[in-house]
Amino acid sequence: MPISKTPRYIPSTIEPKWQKKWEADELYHSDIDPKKKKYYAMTMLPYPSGNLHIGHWYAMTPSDARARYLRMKGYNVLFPMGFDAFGLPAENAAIKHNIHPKEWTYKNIDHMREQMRSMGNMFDWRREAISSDPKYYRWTQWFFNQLLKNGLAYRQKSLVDWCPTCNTTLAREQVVGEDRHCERCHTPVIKKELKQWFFRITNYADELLDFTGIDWPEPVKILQTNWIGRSEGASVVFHTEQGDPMEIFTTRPDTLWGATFMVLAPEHPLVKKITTTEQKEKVEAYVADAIRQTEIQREATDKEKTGVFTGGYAINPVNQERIPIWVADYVLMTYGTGAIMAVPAHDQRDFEFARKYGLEVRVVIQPDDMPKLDGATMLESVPAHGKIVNSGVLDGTPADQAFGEAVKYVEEHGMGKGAVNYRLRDWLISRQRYWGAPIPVLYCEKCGVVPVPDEDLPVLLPDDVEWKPTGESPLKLHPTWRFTTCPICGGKAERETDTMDTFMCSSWYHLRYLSPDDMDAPFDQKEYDYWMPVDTYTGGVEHATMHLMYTRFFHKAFRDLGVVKGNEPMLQLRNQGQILGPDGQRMSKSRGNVIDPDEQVRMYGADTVRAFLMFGYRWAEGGPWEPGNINGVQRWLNRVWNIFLDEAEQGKFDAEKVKLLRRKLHQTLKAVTNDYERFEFNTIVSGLMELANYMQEAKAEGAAAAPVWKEVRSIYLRMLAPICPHIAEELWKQLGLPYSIHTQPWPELDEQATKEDEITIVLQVNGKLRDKLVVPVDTTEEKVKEMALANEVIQKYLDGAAPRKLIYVKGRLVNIVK
RNA sequence: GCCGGAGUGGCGGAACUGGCAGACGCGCACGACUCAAAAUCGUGUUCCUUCGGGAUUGUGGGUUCGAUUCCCACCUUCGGCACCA
Repeated sequence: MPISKTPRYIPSTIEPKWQKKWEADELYHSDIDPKKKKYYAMTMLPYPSGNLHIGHWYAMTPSDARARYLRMKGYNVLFPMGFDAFGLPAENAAIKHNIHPKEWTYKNIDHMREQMRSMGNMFDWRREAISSDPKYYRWTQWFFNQLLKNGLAYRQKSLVDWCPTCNTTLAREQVVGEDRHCERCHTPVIKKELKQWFFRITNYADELLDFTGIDWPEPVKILQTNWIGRSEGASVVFHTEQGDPMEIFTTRPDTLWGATFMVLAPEHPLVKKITTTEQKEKVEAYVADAIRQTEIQREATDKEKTGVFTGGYAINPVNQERIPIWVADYVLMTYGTGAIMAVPAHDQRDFEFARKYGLEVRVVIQPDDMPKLDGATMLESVPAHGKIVNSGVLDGTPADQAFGEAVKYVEEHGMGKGAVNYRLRDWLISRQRYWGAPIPVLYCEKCGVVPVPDEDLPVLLPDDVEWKPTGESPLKLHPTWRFTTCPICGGKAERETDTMDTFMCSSWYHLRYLSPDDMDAPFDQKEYDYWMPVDTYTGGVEHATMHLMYTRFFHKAFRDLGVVKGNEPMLQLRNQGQILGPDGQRMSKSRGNVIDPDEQVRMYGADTVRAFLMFGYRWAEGGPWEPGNINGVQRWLNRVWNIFLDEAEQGKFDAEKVKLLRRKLHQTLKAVTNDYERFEFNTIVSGLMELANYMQEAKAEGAAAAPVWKEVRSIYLRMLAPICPHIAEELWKQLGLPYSIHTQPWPELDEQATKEDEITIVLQVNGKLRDKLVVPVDTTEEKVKEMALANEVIQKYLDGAAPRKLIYVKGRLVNIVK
């Protein structure tokens, strides 16, 4: 090796320099250009927690590389960034450190913006959107108003999930785990009855199940589908003996004749009415106990079922039978109607309950492959699929028609109708917190609920608030802010003191990027028509049933209100995995396994960190941080630096060598291009490493002094540019090529150059590799087979036996079956 | 319990449509350079082996001339849901 005459590769001397120049030159500004095809690439915006962690880098770097690649491919690419800046941690910081949430948030944003700049991303910062800016949340409030005006927002008193630590209600999606804890602070939630604002996301349940036209990962679609939880069945109205209607939902209307009792949820309004005097004491005690128990206790699936008889009876509409009504906490008030018909022969829960309390078990379905069932002796419920029995007019209906026939029967006789039920609940958006977008509503003594007129928006958050540990929102404690006048009657009115769930803010940020300073509209129509929809959205799968569902709902609702167009906001979604600590655990301060990206950048430079995050993992999987693995990437970039800047070695680099070098070059280009489309970033880097190794050898043989080197360096650096923008720019400049590498087109593939002229044919005997044959590409099948049979090694394995069969796969192998 | 993802060398990971398993890198070993070390460069590196070979992609079966890839059953692990009628 010759001694290096050029300065060594020191990232810290080149990276900040180029970042400043790119910014000064407005290199990454994206503006409407009707001549070019647009590409809206978006990656999930961070919460300004204070510091960027390695996970942000992991999510953003490949997204940035791909955006850069698409730009070089000729697209007009929009790749914006912002901050999801409202939220609880700011208030916690306010209480803990006595700093105003606004101050804390904006200080963090300033810091994190600088951290992001150090990544060398191509964000167009002119388009930055910060959800806590009044110019932003003015429009969040405007969107709320439109939903309210159109009946998609409503206020209702209901039993809601309350986090006692965060002192606020939570959406159903924000309550997680078996113990039903708060997804943010992990405190088990409790139930509270409050009057709260909801959005009618359930109106869109069916449409949200339809994913046609969007390229989203299958697991995300399944997660959303399960979350929505659509079940088809029938709603059937039973009547109590007193004549009160008692509606139930069932997914098995074909088992109506097998209902031997009814069960009400403890909270069901009919409980009081039907309970007889004799049973009153027992029922009241049971209900009181059920309500006292936490949701966790009640909903434990392994708990033995309990319940009490109310003394009341209902009439089964299909056969006029008089069946007892029980109360039991295994029936939930929050699903269906809070009342069920129990068919113990064909439902395990009902079966257990019936056996425990000695209730009748009646078989109405006889599976063909089972001995004749007897309700009195059977040991468990039988999955209901088979011939209908004991069911009056339905008897003998084949299994596959039973459901339809039963619904028909019920409808014809006016007992009910086919119905669909969802697990999905309406979206609870009220939060009893300060640091959020105020719900723009007034309560007037005379006029009732009055939306703040659009032209009066934003309802500004007051800055002068105090945090007292009362658990009450600071907005409620503010001396004057709440009190105002009614825009309709001019009388006294009070402001809503709740703020909106921050998921409301993040449901539309992709629209605010279009025109973040727009004072007249939430977004500029021209910008919308050019850029929307989002072509690729990248981010974590943890948002599958929250943000990603809310933003789809939001889009569909506003499509119907004529505000946006198309059925979906984001055409393609890709999820990255998660980087774990070196111990294989989730990174957390308390575990002490956090990798600080700033430190990595100081040690290795941004380009190395970027390339390593793309190289070290399959992007969609993620995995543990392996200290030391990054060294390989650093060595590679060093080698690249030296290959291009060290003096060219002399040698006879003949036409054959040129051909082979060009072949490797264009084969790599082909693979790299393909891998961008597949989101397989690790093989992009490994391909470039492989090519660098090849180039290094070729250089030692004199390649760098040959004319072909011009093509090699131009293509190599352009392929490197999206991944390592700084070193690519620096080398590009040092080699005297025109600024900027990032405005160059993606290299053109010479398909002909990628072609091999010889191929290796694998020789197998009975599927086992025995030898290889190197032949010219155009060798005929006959010739290859002939050579295979004549091959010495093959002869040996054949051992004189005549081959029974010969498999030939063109260009790949010959398999000889003995 | 139900629904999804993932199981490949000491490690991170490759292998596109059923056709050379282990690309690329880490680590390790040896060598070159050096007074020496680091850095760099080179060689080797799945396991077993009687050196002929044999085994091998979580386990067991199946389909196939041929399976990391397709099918069935199971195990481990990560995530989601969980008395949803």
